[in-house]
Amino acid sequence: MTFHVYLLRLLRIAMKKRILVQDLAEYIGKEVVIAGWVHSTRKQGSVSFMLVRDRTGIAQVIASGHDINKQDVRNEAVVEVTGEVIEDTRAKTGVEIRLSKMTVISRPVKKLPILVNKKASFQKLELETVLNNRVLSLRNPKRHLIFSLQSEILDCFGTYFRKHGFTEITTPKIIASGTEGGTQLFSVDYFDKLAYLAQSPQFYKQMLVGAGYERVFEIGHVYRAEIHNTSRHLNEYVSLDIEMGFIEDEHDVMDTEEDFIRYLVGRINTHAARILEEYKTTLDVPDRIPRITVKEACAILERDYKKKMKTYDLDPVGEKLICEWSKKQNGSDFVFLTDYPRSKRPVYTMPKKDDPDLTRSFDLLFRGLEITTGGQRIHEYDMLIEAFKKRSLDPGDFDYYIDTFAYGMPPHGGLAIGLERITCQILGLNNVREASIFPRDRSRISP
RNA sequence: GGGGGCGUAGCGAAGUCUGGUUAUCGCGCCGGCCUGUCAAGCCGGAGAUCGCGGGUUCAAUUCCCGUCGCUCCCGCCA
Repeated sequence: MTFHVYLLRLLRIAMKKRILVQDLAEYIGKEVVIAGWVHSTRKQGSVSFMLVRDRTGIAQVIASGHDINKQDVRNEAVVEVTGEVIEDTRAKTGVEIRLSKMTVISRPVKKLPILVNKKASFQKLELETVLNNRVLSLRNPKRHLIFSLQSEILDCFGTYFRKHGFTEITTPKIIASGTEGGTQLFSVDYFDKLAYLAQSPQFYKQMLVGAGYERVFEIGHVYRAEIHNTSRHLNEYVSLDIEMGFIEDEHDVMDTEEDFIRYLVGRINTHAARILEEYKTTLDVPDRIPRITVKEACAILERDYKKKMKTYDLDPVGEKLICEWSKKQNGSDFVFLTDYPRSKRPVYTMPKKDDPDLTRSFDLLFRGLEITTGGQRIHEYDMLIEAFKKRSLDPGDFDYYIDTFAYGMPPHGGLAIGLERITCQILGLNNVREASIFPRDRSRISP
């Protein structure tokens, strides 16, 4: 070790370790180092105030004279502040730091295009501006929380299903053919072949149930090449998928989702109560989420809302109304719609024995928006081949999938939850794009 | 695939219908004052080829045509 390196090491040991803003109260009377972004500065004659924001909170730094001003500190500069922690009721958190030394680590070299600090909440921002300035817009503490909540949801999903015997899988997103006919696929140049981006992990998760894992889950991106431009659609989104074997029927799958939702709601209320508070919302779930058939739902719409549906399916307005009804009737923000007609569901959906025009399928609506589709799947080889033929699909094109059912397959079913949609609905956001960290829509592929 | 709305300063808007001074307001930005601010306050200042192209007119941000961009709704879906 050279003398030079040795000195540097000594210096580092002598340097105080950075502490987090949330822990400041534990250091009253002591000198500490904090680091973060300059949230705002306020000059008050010969006293200056500066708010410094790190990932855990915002701290007020007070300096006498022009200490803050003479360093030319701009909002959103990255600074390291050394000073004594003092108790003072005049500070919002009850503690503040009396500055003794400040280093500007990184200085903004451009004017800020948008506001980050508290003032931003009093200023309207177009969604386009929010997304064009994603890094800055996410620095805003309130907007920041959207993805803290999303992280919590992701953790809940993984934790819950792992705990219940599900194996986490990852399946390919570059595929040779689609699964659900209806939706459009993005094509990909794959060397000398044409390939597609997966619109769902559906076939793979069923295949892995058949591979003996019985219960699998996946958190993965899916791609929909539909030219839809609405506040609830994305062309790339994160699908929370599960598939489980040895079920009685689709109600086992709904039971599972219901139990997961209860777990999720409980966890969010304990771990993320602050986020709900910030968004002025609450979240609860009844012991039992009501289950009504699509047919019943249509009858309710006609009877109570004078709304006639053309087919046994709900349009977006119908979904909002039936949620309104469910809230009034059962006090539930959630409602399962079941027994969708076969024509409305993918080819692999299990038909009902007593009424083959209907399926063992369901949607879960949450506060007026569909957040889940699920159901029991066909597990009998001959029935599946028949189903493909009925849709004018050549079973031969799907050998790799259909063969799964040729060698012993248990009754099974599953579901998918749209991550951005559930995030959006929990927080009451206006547009699902706000719940996507870097959304991909009809026209946006950057940032 | 179909339908509606909007483009004015870094951000958010007014003005456009009914053409006519130097295009208005709030926030931000820059400078000054202020010893407890916290959406600070007060005073001063800079900043806009009114999305772009063409047409009508003595005169266009305003009217007409085209074009580009954004946004919302329906269909389809999570």
